[in-house]
Amino acid sequence: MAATIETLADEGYRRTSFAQIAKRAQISASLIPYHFANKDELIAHTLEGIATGWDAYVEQQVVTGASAGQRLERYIQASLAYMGTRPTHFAALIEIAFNARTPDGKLMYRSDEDDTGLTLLVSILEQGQQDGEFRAFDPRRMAIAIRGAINEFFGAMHKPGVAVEPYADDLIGIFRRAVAR
Amino acid sequence: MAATIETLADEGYRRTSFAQIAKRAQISASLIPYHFANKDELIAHTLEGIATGWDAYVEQQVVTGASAGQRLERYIQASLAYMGTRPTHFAALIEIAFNARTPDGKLMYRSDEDDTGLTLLVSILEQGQQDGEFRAFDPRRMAIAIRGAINEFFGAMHKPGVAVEPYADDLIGIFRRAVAR
Amino acid sequence: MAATIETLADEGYRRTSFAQIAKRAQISASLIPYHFANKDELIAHTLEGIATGWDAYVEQQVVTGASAGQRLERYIQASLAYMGTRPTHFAALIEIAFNARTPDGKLMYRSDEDDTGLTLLVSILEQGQQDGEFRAFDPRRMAIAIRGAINEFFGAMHKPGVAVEPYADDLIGIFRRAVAR
Amino acid sequence: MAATIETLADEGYRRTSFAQIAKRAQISASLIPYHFANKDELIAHTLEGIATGWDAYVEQQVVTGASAGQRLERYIQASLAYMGTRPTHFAALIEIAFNARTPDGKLMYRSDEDDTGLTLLVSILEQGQQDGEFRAFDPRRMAIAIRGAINEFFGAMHKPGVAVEPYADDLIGIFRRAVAR
DNA sequence: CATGAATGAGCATTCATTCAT
DNA sequence: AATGAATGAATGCTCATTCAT
Repeated sequence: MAATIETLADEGYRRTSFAQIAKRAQISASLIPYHFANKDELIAHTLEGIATGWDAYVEQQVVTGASAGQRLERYIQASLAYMGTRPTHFAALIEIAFNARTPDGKLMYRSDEDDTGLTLLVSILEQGQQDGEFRAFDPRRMAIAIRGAINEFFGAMHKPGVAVEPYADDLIGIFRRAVAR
Repeated sequence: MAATIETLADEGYRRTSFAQIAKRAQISASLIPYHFANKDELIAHTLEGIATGWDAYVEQQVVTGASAGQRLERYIQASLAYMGTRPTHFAALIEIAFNARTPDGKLMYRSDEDDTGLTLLVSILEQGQQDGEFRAFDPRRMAIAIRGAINEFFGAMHKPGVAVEPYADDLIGIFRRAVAR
Repeated sequence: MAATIETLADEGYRRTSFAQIAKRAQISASLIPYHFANKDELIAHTLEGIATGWDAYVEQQVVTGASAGQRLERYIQASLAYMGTRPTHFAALIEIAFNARTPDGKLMYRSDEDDTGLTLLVSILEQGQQDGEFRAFDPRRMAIAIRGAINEFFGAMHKPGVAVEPYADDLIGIFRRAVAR
Repeated sequence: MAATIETLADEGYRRTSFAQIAKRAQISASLIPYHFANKDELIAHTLEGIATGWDAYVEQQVVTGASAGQRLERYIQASLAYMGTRPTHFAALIEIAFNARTPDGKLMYRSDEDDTGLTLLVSILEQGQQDGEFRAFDPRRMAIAIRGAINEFFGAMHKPGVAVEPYADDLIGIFRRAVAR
C-alpha cells in the first residue's frame, strides 16, 4: 500500500498499474489481486488509509483549541502542515479523488459519503456562531471556501518562493476577517 | 474536439480513448491521429480551446470594472458563472489538469507555464494595492486563496442545496473583508 | 473462424484462446476482439456457421426421400456422412456444446432454443405415423434415441475397425425395425 | 472430491479450479495439490470414483438377469436410473470426458483404455447371440448405438415433459426389436 | 495436516498508432 | 479527407503450483 501511494503520487492514476506498484514493492504483480480481490478495493483501502491518517492528525490538533477561532486557526494550520509534511500522501489522495469512479461512473469526490474534513470544519463554524464569536454566514459555504483555499496550496507549493507557514498565516488572516463579527 | 470535451467530462481521462471520442463524434478512430498526430496534441489543443474561452470570458467581464474592488468582484462572479454555465468544459479542464503529463512525467497543473487566470488575479490585487484601495498583503498568496475558493465550488455544485449566486455573494463578502484596509 | 474451428477440434475449448487461434490464422491476437467484440460472440458465430452448414446438408438430403422411411434412412446416412467428412467441424461443435455457457451459467446444449436437427427428425417420424407407415410411439423420445445413436458414433469413429458405412447400415436396420408396424 | 464433482457439474470444467473446489469444500486451495500432486491426478481420481460407482451399480443389476434379453433390459434401465438419480455425477463425468486430456493432447473419451460400460454391453449381446436368443449383428456397433441412445437422455432430461421411466421403456422396446431374431 | 503468501504463465481485452486503400 | 484492418504493448485478473511455517 505504501508502494501504491508512491506510485500514485509519482506516476499518476493512469500509470498506477499492478505491474508498476509491484515493481516498487518488489513483489509479483499477481500478488496484489491475491490480497485485494480488486483494483478498486486496493484503491479504496489506500484512500481510507490516507484519509484516516489525515483526519486523525487534523482532529487531534483541532480539539486543543480553546475557542472556535483557535480551532479554525488550528484546522488551517494542521491541514497545511500535513500537506507540507506528507506531500506524497496528498498527491495520491488527489489522484484518487479525481480519477477513481464508482461502478456507475460517478467520480468519488462527488459522492455523497460523509466528508469528514468538511463536517469538522462546518461544526467548528457553527459552534463559533452559537458562541457569538463568529458573525452570521452560511457555515457550509464558508467551509467550502476555506477548504478550497487550503487545497489550492498543494498545486502551488512546488513552485519557488512558496512556503507553508506564510500561506498558513495569510489564510488565517483572511478567514479571521471573514468570520469576525 | 467537442466530442473530446464531452468524453473527458463524462467518462474521465482514462476512458477518453480515440475509440470513445470517435464514437461520440461519429467518425472513425483513425481520423483523429490523422489530424492531430498525437494524443498529447489533441489534449493540448482541447485544453487550449477551453482555457482560451474561459480566460476570454472572465477577462471581458473584469475589464468593465471601474475599481480594483469591482474587478475582483467580477472576477469571482464571472469565474463561478462560467463554471455553472459550462460545467462540461470545466470538468474536462480538471480531467486534463490532473491527468495530462508532460513527457518528463510532470503534471500540467504544476508546470511553470504562464497561468493566465492567476496572473490576471494577481494584477487586479496589485493594482488595488497601488491605488491604496486594498491593504498590504502578498498578492500571489491571496490570489491562490481566491482561486482555490472558486475552484472548490465545482466539487460541491452538484450536491443539493448548492447554487452559484449565493456562493458568489459569499465569496465576494469574504474576500472584500480580506483585502479591505 | 476456420482457425477457430481447427483450434477447438485440436486443442479443446479450454486452450482455444485468442492467442492460439491467432497463431493458426497467422494474425495478431488483438485482431480477433476487433472483429468480434467478444469471445462469446466469436464462439456464437462459429457455432452458427457449423450448425447452419450441417443442417443445410442434412435437410437437403432428407427432402429427396419419397417416403418417411426413406427420409429417416437419409437423415441417418447424411448425419453420419457429414460427421465422417467433416470430423473437425463436428469436434468443434461438441467442444462448444459441452463448454460454452450463457451468461447465467447454463450450458448451451441444454438451452431451450430451437433444436433444428431434432425438430426435423421429429417431423419425419410424425409424418410416418400419419401416413400409417410407422407404428405408434412417442416421436420425441424416438428422435432422442436416434440422435444419440448417431452422435455416439463420433466418439467411436477414431478407433480401428470402425467405419461410417457399416454403422450407418446397422443404424438404419435398427431403427427400421424400431418404427415398423 | 465430492466438492470437485459438484463444481464440475455446476461450473463446468473451465471454472473448476483449485480455488473454486476449495471454496466449496471449505478448505484451503493449497491443500489439494498437497493430497493429489497434480490437477490431472485429482481429475483422474474423481473420474475413477464416478465410473466405479456407476459400473458397479449397473453390473449388480445386470447379473440378476436370467437371459441375455433380460440383462440387456436391466442394463438400459439401470443406466438411465443412475443418470436420473445422480445427475450431478453424470454431469461431472461428461465434463471430464469432453475436456480432460492426456498429456499428448488426446481427449479421454477417445482413449483406448478399457471401456467397462461398453465391454459389459458387448458381452451381453455376444452371449445373446451364442444362446441363439439374438439375431446376427455386429455386437460392437449395436453396443455403440445402445449406449448413444442411453447417454443422449442426459441432454434431454432437464427439459419439461421428459422422464426416465417412459424413455427407458421406449429404449427397451426399440432394442428388443433390434436384436430379436 | 493444513495454511497463507508468493509466483510465472496465460488470458481476454483495450489502446494508440500505422498503413493501404 | 477518411476509413477499416492490423498490430504490439499494456492492463486487470485467474490459475496451478511451490514453499515456509
